[in-house]
Amino acid sequence: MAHDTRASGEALLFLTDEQLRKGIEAMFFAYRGFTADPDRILNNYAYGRAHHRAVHFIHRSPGTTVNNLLGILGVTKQSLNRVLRTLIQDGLVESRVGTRDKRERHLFLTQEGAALERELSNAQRKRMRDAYRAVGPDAVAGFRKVLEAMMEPELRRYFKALKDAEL
Amino acid sequence: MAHDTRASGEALLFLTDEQLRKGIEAMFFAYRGFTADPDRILNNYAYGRAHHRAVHFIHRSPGTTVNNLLGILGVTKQSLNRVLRTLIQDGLVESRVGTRDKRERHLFLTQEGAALERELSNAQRKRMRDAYRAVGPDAVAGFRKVLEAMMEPELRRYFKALKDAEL
DNA sequence: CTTGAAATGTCAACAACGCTGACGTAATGT
DNA sequence: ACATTACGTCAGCGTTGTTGACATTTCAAG
Repeated sequence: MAHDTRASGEALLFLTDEQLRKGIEAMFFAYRGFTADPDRILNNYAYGRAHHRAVHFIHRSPGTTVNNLLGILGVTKQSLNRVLRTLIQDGLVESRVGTRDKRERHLFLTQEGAALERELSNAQRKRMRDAYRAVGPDAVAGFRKVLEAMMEPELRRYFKALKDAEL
Repeated sequence: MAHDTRASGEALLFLTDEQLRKGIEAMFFAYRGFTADPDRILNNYAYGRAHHRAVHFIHRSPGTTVNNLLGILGVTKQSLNRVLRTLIQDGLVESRVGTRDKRERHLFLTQEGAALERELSNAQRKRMRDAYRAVGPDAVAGFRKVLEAMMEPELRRYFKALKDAEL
């Protein structure tokens, strides 16, 4: 579009090693901000980031199975199970035996689990909202494009398949 | 709600809770891609992400002090020292006593350390470059704006103070 | 010059959260 | 009948974060 008029000169300055390195550092620092608020909250509950992720995706896809969650989170079942076990014992997550396939366990948030999810995502959304508001919709569109392009292809496919309506 | 997400027409559609949640998930998945390549490389060296971060910022600011690094990385000195010790023992990092202030230790990469840094950052830059190329400079500009807005104010100030020339 | 603070290093103990490997059970599919 | 799938669990280990305590060297200020 606008940038291919200037052929190979200044138009590619955003691809210099220096700019790429700044982008890498921006990701590093931004991710720290991204997790800062939930981390603070989780400290009050003796939970960690892994619990947050599990709660988030169970909220996002109620009734999801353990295997689904394993694929999304990209951890081993032993690692996920450790987290899931505490969440179930503490009454934040309910595990129901599947009806169609009784080997599967379908995961749901209890009221208590949903309350924690709300507390965490409210904090995280607030930071995201403030950032979005500060930069405007065009910048946000670019932000989303770059993030999608950075994902591993398999996760990108999963991500794009998520309908906004499912939220 | 405090934030009526469907308030004033389409102009604010990018601030809906659904869009914010998608942004959160995009950050999560993208960060996985962001670290995937270095993680694979580090496995061959018996080093981890913490080593990568230390090596990166020592390369970025040769002669930086331990205290500086502590502030940038946001970990305890015990945590950083464990990493630094192995890097020094393995001959990747050199620690020189300060001349002006002899309490300080100035950190430098050795040739071997610089080689590892290059291997890691080449891989990480390649992913970033491919993503940048796929979306174009306007999207990249937006990406950077949102990331900066998401940082903790202190780190944002540090980040913006870094001149591109220092790279 | 003494004294307090700063910069660093280190020891010990612990927690969160990844991993591998192995084993067991129940349910499903062929 | 038999292999496979989905799940749970035990045991052990590695990285990386934490707190708390303590020692050393150096600097800076009274």
